[in-house]
Amino acid sequence: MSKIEQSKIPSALPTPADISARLRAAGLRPTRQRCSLAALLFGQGDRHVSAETLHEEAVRAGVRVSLATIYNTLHQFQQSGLLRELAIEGHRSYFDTNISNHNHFYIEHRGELVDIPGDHVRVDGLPTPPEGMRISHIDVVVRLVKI
Amino acid sequence: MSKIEQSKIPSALPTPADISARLRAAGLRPTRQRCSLAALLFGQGDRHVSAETLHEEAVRAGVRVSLATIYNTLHQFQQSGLLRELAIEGHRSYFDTNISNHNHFYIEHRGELVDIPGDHVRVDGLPTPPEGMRISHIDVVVRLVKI
DNA sequence: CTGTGTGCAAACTCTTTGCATAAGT
DNA sequence: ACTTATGCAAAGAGTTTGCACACAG
Repeated sequence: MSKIEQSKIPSALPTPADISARLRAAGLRPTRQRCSLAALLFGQGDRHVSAETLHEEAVRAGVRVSLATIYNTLHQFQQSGLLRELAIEGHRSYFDTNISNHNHFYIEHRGELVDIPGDHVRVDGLPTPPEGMRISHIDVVVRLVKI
Repeated sequence: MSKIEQSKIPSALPTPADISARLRAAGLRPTRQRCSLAALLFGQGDRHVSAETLHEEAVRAGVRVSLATIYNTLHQFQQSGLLRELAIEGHRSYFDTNISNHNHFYIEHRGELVDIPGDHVRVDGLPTPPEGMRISHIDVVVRLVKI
């Protein structure tokens, strides 16, 4: 992996300008906190975070941000389509930085969430939705247990 | 629908004895509260309940039971395989009395959950699970929005 | 400057827990 | 009798809110 290759990877670390532009495009003012959080979220490939884990990470990274702002930001990002909220039972909300169609393993005894690699999962045989509604998204969660 | 037919429907209202037996088979002592809740849950076909809705229903039905007991009972029933907990994002837990393989519509703007009729949904192309784990169950949630 | 965003702490919701009482076997 | 279940109220987690201050445009 030469320097040249590195610089050409499409999802290389976004620059502060990239992040500002992305927030602005989503209709959000690029404040210090939002930029820092966006850098954490979108600078390292696909991620699953809860408010708690993102807050810890921000604090560890030296970003001064309150938990309330983490919650606000996660919901704003979700409503702007930058994040997707995941359907996992339990007390805590998870958000996924990968907003394309993909699915998850949920490792029950660890409470851990893992992307299903590849794009091979297909769902067939769905009935037509009830009158006046359309499918916005299909969540497939494959629950795993220890053998 | 003659009386004879009625009495022959396999999933007709379970008798108190049926319910006791079912609880006993699940390793649970058939107490008054558990029997009442089981009657509500399993006496009316497939249902989706939260602790709150089941509690309201019990109170309306004249069953004296505390919310703490509702929670205990729902979890005991789930661990005994009488109920399945549903994977819906959000603050509140839902339980399903239909423990066979089936899937759900989730009507986002109403927060409402509906069984997908029939047994036609198929999920293909799943990768093999990671080492040391097996698939316990696959949840498919089809999210619907108003057109 | 003006309006939006942020931090803090308090409020709120859903859920769990501890312990005395009640009920099942 | 002995054991397990229940009710109550209080505690606990996660999340949201209200308002004064700070920051971006």
